[in-house]
Amino acid sequence: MDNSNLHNALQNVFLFSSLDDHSINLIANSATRIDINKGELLFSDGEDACAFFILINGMVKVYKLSNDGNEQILHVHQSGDVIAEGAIFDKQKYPANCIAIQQSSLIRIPKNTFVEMIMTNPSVALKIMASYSKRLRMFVSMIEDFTLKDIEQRLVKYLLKNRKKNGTAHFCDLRISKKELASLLGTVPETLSRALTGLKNKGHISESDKGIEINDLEKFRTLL
Amino acid sequence: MDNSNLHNALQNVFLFSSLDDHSINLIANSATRIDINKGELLFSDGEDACAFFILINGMVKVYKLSNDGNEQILHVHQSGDVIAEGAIFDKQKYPANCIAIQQSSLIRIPKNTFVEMIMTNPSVALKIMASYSKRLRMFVSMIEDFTLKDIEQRLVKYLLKNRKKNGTAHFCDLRISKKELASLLGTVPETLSRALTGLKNKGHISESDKGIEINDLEKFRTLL
DNA sequence: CGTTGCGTTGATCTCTATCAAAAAAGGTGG
DNA sequence: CCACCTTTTTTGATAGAGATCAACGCAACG
Repeated sequence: MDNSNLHNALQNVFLFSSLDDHSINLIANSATRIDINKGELLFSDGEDACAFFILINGMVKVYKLSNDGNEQILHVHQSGDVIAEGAIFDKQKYPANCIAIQQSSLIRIPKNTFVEMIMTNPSVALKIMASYSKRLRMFVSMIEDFTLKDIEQRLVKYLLKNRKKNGTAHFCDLRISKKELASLLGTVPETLSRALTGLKNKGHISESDKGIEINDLEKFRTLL
Repeated sequence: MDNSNLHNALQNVFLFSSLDDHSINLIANSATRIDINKGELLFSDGEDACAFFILINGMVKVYKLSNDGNEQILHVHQSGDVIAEGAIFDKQKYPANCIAIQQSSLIRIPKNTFVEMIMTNPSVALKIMASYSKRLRMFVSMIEDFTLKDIEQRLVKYLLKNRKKNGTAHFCDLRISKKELASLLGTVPETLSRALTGLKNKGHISESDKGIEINDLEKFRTLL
């Protein structure tokens, strides 16, 4: 991707949508494009955080590992998401690992460039803060789920949040593997599998190759 | 507290330490002082977030409640802490409850005043972002703990983080009740109590009226 | 086709919540 | 300072949710 392409890509990022051409160019000049294959690491826990990223296309997961190798996914990012923006303002270490779960393209923006940008563009500061707020809320919600809800409730919540209306039906095509969904929900594949068959047996959902269908949305909501 | 006292109090808050007198006055004019007793609510989950707070003295806890009344503490705040700053930039609802666990004094700063302040003082924006970063990290760490660590490990981590050196000894005086510590660690008082006696029986800690002493710091660290 | 990873199912085990009750620690008012 | 009441903390016994271990079907893929 040459510099003019980078410029175009940056213009389409919500975070920068209020910037003028000149400012975009400043970023474009120090930004670089990164392409990684499925399974490749973008950054790892504890590594120096001298840049953050914007995901152009593909999918990456952000996750922690325990001493004995268990994985907890914090977030699965998709096109348009800003990644690791939280890492660049206090300590300069990434707080988790990030790996591509699909072939992905990202824009890498160095910390310094961005801090300068904020000093001269308060509107960018407000946007990044809105993005922080959103992520804080998400984490609060995860903590709530992990300590106050059981697996079935977490699964129901996920299905409700990720459903798409298809005519009159409500479908949820898990864009990620069940193994990864299990990790995102704070459990293991076996338990997730049992939770799914539980919901199927109670008639709440049906699974096909198209995804998971919620049979009666109103009744489904009451499970939360 | 009259306006000049408020002015003085604000000057001592890290968040505003880089502001000139004029800017501090702007905030002081719209800020108000709040005094609440132990057990009194500061704000509640879902309530409109039109202000954030700075804790001058006392102690408050931020927590979520489940449908069946169980509590999960997200944070126990102490003097100097900025509270609910995350709530004012995207949706305008507080994402959790906040109640005083001691008689407390706070400064209440309306959202609008603060957003204006940021538009004209980028350095405040950077500080608030550093504060966001720190909180994001804290939540990531909590999620990690709840999904990848058992109660004993969480307790050990808490004791290590909150210890104070007293001569050659390492003490941790839980500033909060064990009931609240249990909720902070994502468990119940009974389980916390057992975890503590477990550590005592293994000789890792000893408890007195002065607090909890870590007997051998090096060995203690290996429990994590 | 064998191999490799994912998903499901079954059996078992472990950690933690829950329930119940006693013990300890604070107040409060006389 | 003491008797009384309330709240916190501890201890014991039990139950339950979910992790782990093991095995098998299945699809993808070299």
